[in-house]
Formats: sequence, structure tokens, C-alpha cells
Amino acid sequence: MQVSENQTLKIYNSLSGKKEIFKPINEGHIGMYVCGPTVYSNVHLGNCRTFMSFDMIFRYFKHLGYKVRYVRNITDAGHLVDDADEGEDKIAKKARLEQLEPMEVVQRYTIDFHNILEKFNFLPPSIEPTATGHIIEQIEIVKDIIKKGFAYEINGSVYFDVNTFNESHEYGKLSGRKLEDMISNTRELAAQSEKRNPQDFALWKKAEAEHIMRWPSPWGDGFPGWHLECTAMSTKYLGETFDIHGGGMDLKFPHHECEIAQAEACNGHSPVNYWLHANMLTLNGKKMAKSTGNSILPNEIFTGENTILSKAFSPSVVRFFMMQAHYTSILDISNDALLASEKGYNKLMEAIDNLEKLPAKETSSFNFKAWQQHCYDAMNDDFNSPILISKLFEAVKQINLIKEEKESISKADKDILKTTLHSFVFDVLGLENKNNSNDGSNKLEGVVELLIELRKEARENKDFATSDKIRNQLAEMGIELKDGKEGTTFNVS
RNA sequence: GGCAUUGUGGCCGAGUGGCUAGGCAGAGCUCUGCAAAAGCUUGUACAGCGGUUCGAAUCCGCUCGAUGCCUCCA
Repeated sequence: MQVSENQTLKIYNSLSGKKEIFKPINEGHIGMYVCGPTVYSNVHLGNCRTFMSFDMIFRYFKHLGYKVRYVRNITDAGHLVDDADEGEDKIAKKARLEQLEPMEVVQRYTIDFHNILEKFNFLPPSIEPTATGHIIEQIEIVKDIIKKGFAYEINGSVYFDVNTFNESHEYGKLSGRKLEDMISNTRELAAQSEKRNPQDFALWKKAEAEHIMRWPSPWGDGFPGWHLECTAMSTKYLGETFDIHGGGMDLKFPHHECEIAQAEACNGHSPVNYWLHANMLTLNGKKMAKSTGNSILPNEIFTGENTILSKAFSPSVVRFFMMQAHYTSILDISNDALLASEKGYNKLMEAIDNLEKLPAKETSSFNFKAWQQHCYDAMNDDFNSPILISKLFEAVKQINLIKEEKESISKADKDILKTTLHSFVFDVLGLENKNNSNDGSNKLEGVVELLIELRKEARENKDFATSDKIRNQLAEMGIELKDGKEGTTFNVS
């Protein structure tokens, strides 16, 4: 498939702070790296929003015809729990708490992560590398940075020398920080550090005796610093310079800043052309934190087993809810917001169900061609899914009007409408239509059609007691009947 | 405290220097045996205070609030 012509895509680049026209390094191909989760506990909802934003972006690139290599890592080692001085691998700490092998924890939560993402209908990335699977690559990078003079070894640990780096490069350009400010604002409370400067960050940490996850290196047994894995894996699979690097806003500093520093120290040039940052998700206007109880797990939403929401919501509804906000905006999740999204989502899906049945006429009373372009315009403007959705609802309105024969659509336009709607709703936004995915619904459909027929006869005989009985009892079972001009339709909830 | 982002009608959320998305909720109407659904009509919101401008909610400054980062974090 060729990349669609006439589609100028603009992307907000966090590095420049501007929307820029997107131009891939290799025409028709895109290399994209997104920082994945640390698998030491269940993925929480905020995580999901970030990955969902990039899933949507991945999907849109594919829809446009790009060949995308999408790398999203699994962090299964390397993050420090405490201050760097007494660093303990986060994974290892959790393991001791739960009396499990570290890799057992990793396995459990990796499975949980994949499980949730599948429910949300994520497309799998092209490559999902793990940090522990790339220790050798990380060690090589550390060696290289030392050789180039931007890192120093001390007591079996290796630190990146930010000051030296800043003399020839610009540390802080992504996050808008100045090294001088950072130095003057550093808290002096921290215990004596072996680092030359507080801003220096660990590339390699010496493993103390009790440390379970450890690997041999030229500096003794230890483990990699947490910024290193992304540099190692992105470079390995996407090259020294690649198109897009994404992640959550909270990773901008220090993580992404350090990645830039590491890559520039090694290769002398910037690793990424476009930096994208997805914004945070809040719950009832407050940040999510387990400590305050203001937190909810994806599965708790799907099952309804939580104290925050009034009912269960399907993954597709949650996905639709998230897609109604721009990925760079803070989004607040609440019961009212989900309730509203659920209704909107149902309305959209019902319109799609009605698409086939629309009568095709000679001409159209609506410019579907222009509408289609508006959908692309929305996505081409920094993946503006909320605008896209507003355009989709324009189509919903048209569908309902055409159904009532208040407006008309031509055969050709019906095809455009159908293709465009399906592409954007299912391929790009990644929503699923629960009405169609219901297995065994054919039998149910037949039974309900029969009841509709019986009810119709009753109504014609003015036997409203019987017709209402059918309608009310079906309603109790969650099957809603709707009388329209061209007959009765139903909807299973 | 520093840096960054942000504050939109009852709720959620786009967007723009003047032509004011969308969804949900509300009101009225049409349709209907009744209801639901659907359709139509209806809301002049943009934290506060100043400034720039012919004109700002949109640009600038200050104040207040929120969120993120500065320490593991999407």
C-alpha cells in the first residue's frame, strides 16, 4: 500500500515546542519508540492512556500506508527504588516482599499488562524488547560513553558526567531546564554521594551483596542505570537517529533528557526527530495515587468492582472516552464522564449498525467527500481524535436522517461513508462494536425478530397489553426495542 | 521553592485574534396507541484583575487554582 498523497501530517514536537510537518527519514517508513511499563505491579489506567495514545498514532500511520516499526519495551530491571546511593533494584525489592523470584514478578505482571492491552484492543508493537535481554548492548554503550569522555567510573559504578557533556552539548533542551538552575535548586540534604555532581546520573550501578538481579561487567557485578535501556534498544532496532520517540509527560525529565544525552555522547548527534509526550490522566480531578485511594485498575472498571464508579464500563467505552480528549491534554476520568461517553459510544455504534440498511438514491443531500477530508484533516492536525469524533457524529446525524428519509445518499457516497466510518472507528480509533462481536447472536437475533413480528401483529390488532408485555419483558432482559418508520429494531445491552 | 503544562457553558471536552466543535444532561416541538429511539429548535461559556488591539476567551503581565517534573513513575 502506498502512503496516501495530499495528506500533510503535522505533529507537535516537544523538543521544538511547535507543530511541525512530519517528514520521515526514509520515505514510506517510520521508526517509533515508546517507553513501556515497568512490570513490578499491575498496569494502571494512566499507563494505559499513554499507550493507547500511541496505539492510535501507530494505527493512523498504518492507515495512511506507512510501514511502521513500532518498538515498545518492557522494563524488567534497572530502576532504582531509593536514592542512587543505596540503590536497590525495584523489581528485586518487590520480589522479596512477595517471596517470589524477580523474574516471576516480571512474568506475572507482563502477562497482566498484555492481558489488559488486549482487552483494550491494542495492536501489538513490532518489537517488544526487554531490558534484561539487552544487558550486553547496555554495557557496550557505557564503555563507549566512557571512551568519549562523558562518563567516569567510581567504586564499581559508572556515572554520566553532565557538566562535561553540557560544555559541548545542551543538557536540558527537551525539558526546558538550564543546568545552572538545576545546580542552584539541588537539595543539599542528600547523603554524601560518590557522584561528582548531583546532576550526574547512573549508567551502571554496582550491585551490593544482597542484590539479586546482577550481571558481570568490566566494572564488576552490577546492573544498568534506568535511562540506559531505552537508548540501547532504540538504537539497536531503529538506528542512531529515528523518527519518533514517545512516552508519558512524566518521563520528559529526567528520563528522556538523559536518553538524549547518552545518545549524543555516543553518536554525536540527536537520536530522535520528533518527541511526543502524552499527558496525564486524573481521577475525579486529582492525581491517581494508590496511597490516597484515588486510584483504579482497568479490570476494576471492566468488572464494576470498585467504589469509585456506579457501574461497569466496557474497554471500548473507556477507549472511546479517552479518544474524546486530545493526547496532549490532561484528561479527567469520572463516573459522569464515563456515563456520557457510554451513551455517545452506543449512539455511534448504532449508526454504524444502521449503515447497511440505508436506502441509496440518485443523489446525496450532504457532501460526503468533503466530510471525509475533514476527518483526515482532523487526524493530520497532530492526531486530533476529539475533532475526528465530532466529525464522526456529523455522519451519525446524516445516517439517522437518511434512515428517516429526511435526507438522501447516493450509492457512491454510501461507499465513501461506509469505508471512512469503518476505517476511522475501527482501524484508527481501535474501537470495537459489541453488537457485532457477540457470538451466537444470530440465534438471539432470530428469536427477537420473531417476537418483534408477534408484537407487530398484536399492535395491529390493538392488543397493546400483549405488545407492551413483549416490549417490557425484553427490556428487562436488556433487549431494547425501537420503533422506527421502517419497522422495529433492537439493541442488546 | 524552581521548571513546565493548564483553568472553557450543569458535566466531559475541542478550537480560534473578529465567522463561537462534538458528546452527555436540561427545556420545547415532531413522530408514536403509549413509551423508547430518532429528528428539529433552544444555551452566547471561556478563572480573576489589568494591558496591547478597531476588536481577545484566544497575545502580554500579575493574582488565584489545578496537574506534571525536580526522587521510582505513563
